[in-house]
Amino acid sequence: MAKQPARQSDKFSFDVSRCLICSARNLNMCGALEPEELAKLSGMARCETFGSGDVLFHEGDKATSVYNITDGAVRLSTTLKSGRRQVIGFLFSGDFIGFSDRNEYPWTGEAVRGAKVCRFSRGDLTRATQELPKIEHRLLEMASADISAAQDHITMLGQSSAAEKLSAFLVMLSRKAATRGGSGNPVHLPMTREDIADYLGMAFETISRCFARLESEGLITVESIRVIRINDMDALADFSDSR
Amino acid sequence: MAKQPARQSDKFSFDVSRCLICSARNLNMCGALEPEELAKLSGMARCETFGSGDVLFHEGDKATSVYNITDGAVRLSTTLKSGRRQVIGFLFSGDFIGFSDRNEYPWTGEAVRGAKVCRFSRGDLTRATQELPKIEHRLLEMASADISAAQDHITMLGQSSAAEKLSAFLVMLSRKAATRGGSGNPVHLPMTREDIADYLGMAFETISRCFARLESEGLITVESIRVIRINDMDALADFSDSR
DNA sequence: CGCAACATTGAAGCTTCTCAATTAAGGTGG
DNA sequence: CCACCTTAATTGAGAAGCTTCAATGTTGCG
Repeated sequence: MAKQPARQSDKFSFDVSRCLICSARNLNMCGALEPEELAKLSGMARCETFGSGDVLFHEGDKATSVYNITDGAVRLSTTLKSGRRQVIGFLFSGDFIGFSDRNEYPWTGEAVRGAKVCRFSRGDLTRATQELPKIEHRLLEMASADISAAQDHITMLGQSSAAEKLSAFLVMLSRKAATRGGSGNPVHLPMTREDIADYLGMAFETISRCFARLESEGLITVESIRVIRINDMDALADFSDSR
Repeated sequence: MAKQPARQSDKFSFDVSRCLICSARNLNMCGALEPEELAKLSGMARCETFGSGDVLFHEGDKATSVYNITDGAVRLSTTLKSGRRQVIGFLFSGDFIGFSDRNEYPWTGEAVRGAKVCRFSRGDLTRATQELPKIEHRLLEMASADISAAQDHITMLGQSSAAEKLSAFLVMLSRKAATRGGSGNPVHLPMTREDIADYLGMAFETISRCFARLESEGLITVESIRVIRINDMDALADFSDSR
């Protein structure tokens, strides 16, 4: 699924060229640093592998680590008292997890269908930023990109119909895949219909119906349950009406 | 409406004690700085006053400034191609506007019923952060708080019924008002029903009906069109089910 | 190969929206 | 200060879209 094989072992070596890349905007936390500075960061990372559905951390756990995804996909979600679940985001190779003003994780992180990550101690990262202010600058850029993404999510949830939301979701996944290399079409969906539904704030049955409707209108082709071909990217983006 | 009178003139003087406070979590960008550093920042600010409905900046304008609200309220919103509007947030005294990874403003900023702001040139702020890394650290904390707030907004939009959303909105406004001083009850609403509707992703008629319903259930009292008394804060927060 | 989880499809019901009419509030000019 | 006019808010009725519940089909893992 991921284009780039994970070159590092799951023990201690670390490929600094992939360290803390924020794929949303292709911001690389290490891009501004000198080689010896990179070495310092790489020594802090611990690489880990998770199987399908494995939990990286639970909502409410003490937030001791930040993560950089190197392969696979991770789902962030919160669960309300009533049991309803909101999926906050799906993170892929290159994405960063860790922005929060709270000392506990505000969401649960789970591997969607397996994932590899690099884990950094929050304390280590804090100490490193004191020596290397450039890191903080990068983090601020990445956080700003996160804010933009969250606000796009808000607009979609607030103003779009079910079919528009699903269209916007497919366009977003396609674009994100393209930034990781490749064409981004067809779109590969590692997550279930229920995951998508909880991301878009609707029932999973409605997801099915919207896939069928978009297909009947010729905008997409459901090549298999997890592979969606976008027949006309501009038309689909236009239909989604997401600015 | 604002508890603190704006002490600075609308020309050039600047009260550093109110500089760039992020009221969402009471993070003060200047808190970590020395007096002479504060002086540098204060010299960068230009204070401005806006009347009801006045536009601070338009979506798509070149983002040359960042703002700190010192009085009144500002509404941030985006408009889709179809004309639908999403209100991203309401900002009050102490709140900060400016996080974006784009060179253009991603939203329109308008004074709700009049507002006073301190404006900083983005370039000036960038230069200042190069000399004072502490500022960047504060900005990162503020951005993290922004991300948390956006994710709460997402969860509310995705998982809550109309009445739950309105309850959560009232609880949030009450808490924000309390951080600015005062009891936060009754809640004062500077914005229209349509503004609230576009923030919560529903029709403004539904806002009216939900106010009526919450009142009939005894949770609130609509003292006047813009003043809502929360009769039982815990019950309302519980009803809103927002974690 | 078989079972359990996931996905699709149908039908009925409910929440919310839309359209429309009425009432209330706010601002302006006399 | 009041009358008027415009904008905002409320309320009602009908329609639309989405959800829920249920049955069936599909996928994939052990």
